[in-house]
Amino acid sequence: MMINQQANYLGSNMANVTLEQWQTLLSVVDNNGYAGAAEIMNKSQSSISYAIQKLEQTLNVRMFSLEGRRAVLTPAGKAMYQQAKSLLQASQQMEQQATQFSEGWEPEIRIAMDTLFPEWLMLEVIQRFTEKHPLTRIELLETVLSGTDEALLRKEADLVIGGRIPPGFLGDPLLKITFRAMAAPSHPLHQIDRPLTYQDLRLHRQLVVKDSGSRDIDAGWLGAQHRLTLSHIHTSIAAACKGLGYAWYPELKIKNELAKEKLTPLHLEAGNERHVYLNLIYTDGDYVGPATRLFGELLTAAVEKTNIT
Amino acid sequence: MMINQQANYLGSNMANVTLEQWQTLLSVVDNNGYAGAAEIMNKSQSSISYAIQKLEQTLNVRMFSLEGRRAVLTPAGKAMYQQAKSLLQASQQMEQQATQFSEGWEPEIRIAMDTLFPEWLMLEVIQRFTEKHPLTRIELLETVLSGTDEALLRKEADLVIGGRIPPGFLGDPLLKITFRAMAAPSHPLHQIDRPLTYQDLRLHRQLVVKDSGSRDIDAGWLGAQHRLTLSHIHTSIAAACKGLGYAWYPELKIKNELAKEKLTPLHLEAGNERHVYLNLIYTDGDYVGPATRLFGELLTAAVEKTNIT
DNA sequence: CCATTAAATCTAAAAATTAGATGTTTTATT
DNA sequence: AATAAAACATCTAATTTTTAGATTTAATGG
Repeated sequence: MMINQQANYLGSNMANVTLEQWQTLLSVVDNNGYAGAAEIMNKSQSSISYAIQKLEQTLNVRMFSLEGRRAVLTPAGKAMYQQAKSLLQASQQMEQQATQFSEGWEPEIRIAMDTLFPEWLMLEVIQRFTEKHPLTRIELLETVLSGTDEALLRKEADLVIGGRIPPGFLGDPLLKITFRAMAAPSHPLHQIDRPLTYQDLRLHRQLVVKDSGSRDIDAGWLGAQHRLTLSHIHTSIAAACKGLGYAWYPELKIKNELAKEKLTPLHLEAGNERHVYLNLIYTDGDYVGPATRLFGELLTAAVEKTNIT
Repeated sequence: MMINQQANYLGSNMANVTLEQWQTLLSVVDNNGYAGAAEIMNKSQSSISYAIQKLEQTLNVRMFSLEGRRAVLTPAGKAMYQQAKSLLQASQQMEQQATQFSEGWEPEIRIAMDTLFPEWLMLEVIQRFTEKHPLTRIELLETVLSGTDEALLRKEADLVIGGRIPPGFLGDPLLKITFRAMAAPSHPLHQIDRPLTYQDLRLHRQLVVKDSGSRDIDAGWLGAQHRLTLSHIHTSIAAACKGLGYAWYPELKIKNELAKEKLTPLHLEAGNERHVYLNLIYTDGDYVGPATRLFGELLTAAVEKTNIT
């Protein structure tokens, strides 16, 4: 015969007091006595009495003491009352969430976001979403162009923000990303007192982010004499702020640096701006879960609000 | 007939799923299936089956789906599993606390502390205490001499740290508070290149804390020409650091300022130090609750450790 | 194809909870 | 002081819920 070796955290560890007993404790307190609790809970007074007695016996703690003919909380009872309240709240929240599940709400939504998309905006949306739905988990995947396609094809995300819409998927235009050539104010290119030409740019070091969405922009700009290739846009921005070179940046991604004038746009003779369009793509076109849909709507709303201002 | 107007947060608000049902969900997951759960929970397999079915019906959410002949969590089930875990943990913690209550543990301890006692030390002790007993509430009352007596006599605190032991109470010596005359390094008194006399002190502004324990110290020091009376020792310390005057401070209360050399002790010809003894007094001498006693012991230990270093 | 494992279903039995009647103590009324 | 009313406790029988055990269904492995 084998002794059970399985994971086991039960035994004395098990819950002995039921939620209903805690609920009864609360009701008695909040409705001034057993009778009130009985009425509210649609039970007989004796049921209440029984429940409280059992609670007290199980825990070996007096919750109420009779002062005159009223039952009042003991100090221990007061402490338990407080906690029971939050325990019941938690239980209720769980059941609410379950209700949402039963209505098709997803337990988790997975979002793939091209790195071109401004993360501060994404974080804002996530915050707004979690305010309403704190229990719905969110997974955020930052992708580069190729990865964005993969996320779609392999269904690694429910919602994808990307530049390309692979065949067979439907996407809505979400955001026009405007690229501008930027450099630190101290950069030599900013000292030239006339509109710059591509020739001017060629004479200076360009910062390029490896394998990112900016790649297709670079395509036309192979001429820069020096290049510094960096792995992540944040590194690149830091480098540009230090004056290490100029780079084409999505305007919205460097909102902060623009505001603090750590980076300022270069004035070109022509072609000041280049654009990429990001789309919002639902992976599962035929049926989109309500959480995913809500997130998509919040995202769209947030983007529109930003475009106006 | 009267319609019930009483506070009522029940109805659809009530808990429908019992803790035991959540526990069953957990057990099934952690013991690879219904059979394992049944064994661990000392129930029949059909009981487990029944419990899960009822859970799923009540919430209208499938927790398990049969993959082959094994029950595996659905995504929603996974989410509920996580939450059930913490719900049960909370319930367990409550019951543990109840056990403590049943063993005489106090739901709350109230501590009155003379402001002379170094609060950083008190906070350290509170931290240590709450690590072990996070659910025991602590009320900390900062008192001045007269208030300390009141706290004792009116039983407003279970544990009192004060300089005086009122008749009828028993106290243990806890800590010798050493007062030193202090001033900012820039203060004129620090520029005098010889041991100072009381005459020297008299020529400068003394900072005095109103109605605090320092009062009996001041008794002998009425000679200071100028005085700045402040309501709280923190204000006084801030004032002293700015060079507004000198003051007698309990060494331990200004540990930080000494370390950062914002305040340095003045060298007196004689009477460099003055002392006050603080005592640890249990309000209810005959029966001290275990939480109060533990706190007292932690306090004593912490003080002793400090005295050594 | 058969033995085995895992879960679902059915039924009777056991356990827990409930209501209703009654008892006890305290407070309010006259 | 007597009486009524309010609030909780206790008792008992009825009801409801939960459980075990047997049986069934479905899937896996040899």
